[in-house]
Amino acid sequence: MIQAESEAAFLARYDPADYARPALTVDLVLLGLQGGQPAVLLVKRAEHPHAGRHALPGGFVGIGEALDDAAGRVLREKAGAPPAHLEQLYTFGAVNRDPRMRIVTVAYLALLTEAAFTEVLARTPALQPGRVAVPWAGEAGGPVTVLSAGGEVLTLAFDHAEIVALAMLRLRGKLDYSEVGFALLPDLFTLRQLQDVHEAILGTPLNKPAFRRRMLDRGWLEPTGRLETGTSYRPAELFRFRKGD
Amino acid sequence: MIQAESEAAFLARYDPADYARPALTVDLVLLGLQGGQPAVLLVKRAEHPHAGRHALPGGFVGIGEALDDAAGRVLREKAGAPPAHLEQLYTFGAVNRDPRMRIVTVAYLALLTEAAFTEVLARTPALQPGRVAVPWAGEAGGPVTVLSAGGEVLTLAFDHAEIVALAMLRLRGKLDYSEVGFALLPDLFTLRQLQDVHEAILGTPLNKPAFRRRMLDRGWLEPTGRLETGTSYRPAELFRFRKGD
DNA sequence: CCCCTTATATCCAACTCGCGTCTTAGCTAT
DNA sequence: ATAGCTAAGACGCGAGTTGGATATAAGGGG
Repeated sequence: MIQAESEAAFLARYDPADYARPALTVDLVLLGLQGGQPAVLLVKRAEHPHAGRHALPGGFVGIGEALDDAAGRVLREKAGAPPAHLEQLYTFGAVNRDPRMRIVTVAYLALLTEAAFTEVLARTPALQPGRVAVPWAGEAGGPVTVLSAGGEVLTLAFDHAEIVALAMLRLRGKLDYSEVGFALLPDLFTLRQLQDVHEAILGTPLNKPAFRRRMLDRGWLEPTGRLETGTSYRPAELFRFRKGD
Repeated sequence: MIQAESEAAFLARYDPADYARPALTVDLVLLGLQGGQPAVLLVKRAEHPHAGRHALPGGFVGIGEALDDAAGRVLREKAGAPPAHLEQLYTFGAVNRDPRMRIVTVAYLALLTEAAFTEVLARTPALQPGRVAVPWAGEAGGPVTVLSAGGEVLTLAFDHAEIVALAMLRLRGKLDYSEVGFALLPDLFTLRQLQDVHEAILGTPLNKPAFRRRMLDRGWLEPTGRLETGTSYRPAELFRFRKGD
């Protein structure tokens, strides 16, 4: 019911704080595979709040900067990572998610190949890897556990555990009907490598012939005729990802 | 490559404008069905920019207000609508999406039953309906056309046409594996009504026995034993939506 | 009581998917 | 050179799913 209100009522309701703006940031889930397991790149917070805890790399959105550009900048500045698959995940805006002040963050998912992941890790001491253990099957959703290299459970800062959980959920959901899976693989790859990626993300073994058929029928795979080298058994054919038609 | 930079370089790069905050709003795609066609509720802008054009209802996010709460408030204040299915869609943050100032908006999708849609429309003169014509098949995505009651094409303000297009894409994608379809139906409904909703959203006719089977196997439908009334032919059984197990 | 319309139930063919098995091909050890 | 190992790639079968046609049921209206 929309109706005019009296000036008195307007003033009684008026609170200057209502017109203060939340701060706006982007946070990145830098996801890759490490030894066949999903892993994220984290920064260890030096200062309060949540000092000592691990957090997702992020940064404020500039006043003249598009959200996607801000995410790309954080990817460059904080990770020195090559331009990778970058997609907006969700926007988190609970009032007390940051105790310092009201901060709304737009979460992005960035996918790195295993090579890029280890290279970024080696080159950037500020970043540490966190293995992501997903306790739920399929696309049930729910919390995930992030483990340090030593195997201890990491309690992430702010609501970042929730963000990582959503990233895993989204990735599982999109994996077999979209092209995201290829963002985790190098330019040339075998069907086995592709299947390994899918199994790592889905957390479940897949049937080999069925997986082959499905992937080949999708029309995403371009056979190169070349074979992998360095195997002590029959080498597999190398494929290239053919961008969506 | 992270490395220390000189103070001079820092100062050269420093721009106070970088620390200004974008304004943050929520915009709602209030979607319902009108005569078997998807339709959205729009406000006609009285002022510049985009004066005279139709826009999505929206509002600023209060400094002490969670995003979901802001969306719920806009739903109440601008539409007087009953609490409906409300889900975050995407955050739009292009730099020049609003010529007045930098505004980042979190778009929400709200689903109304046909009864709620017409009731809100009748009760709130500020809102006008816009038929949504989706020219692409399946989940291809792309622009949509919004038509006035008279059948003219409406050019929506800002990037709101893009937001509506994304809402339709999201809805089509989720329709048959999630429970969103029921948000467009009253408490009791027949299988034919459910199929009509799916066909309206998907924009394509569906096979009746296959649809029946799939829906009944999902376990979402609770038979009531009651029959619809007022038909001049065989009445269909009324079902109720049983919330997700 | 018959007819009209739409709901609901059956049935069948095409397709997909999981899964076991067979063949192929490179390397390695003898 | 050759047999044997391993994993790639191909084949085939049975179960389950889906599209689509058809038959039966049930209410109102003549």
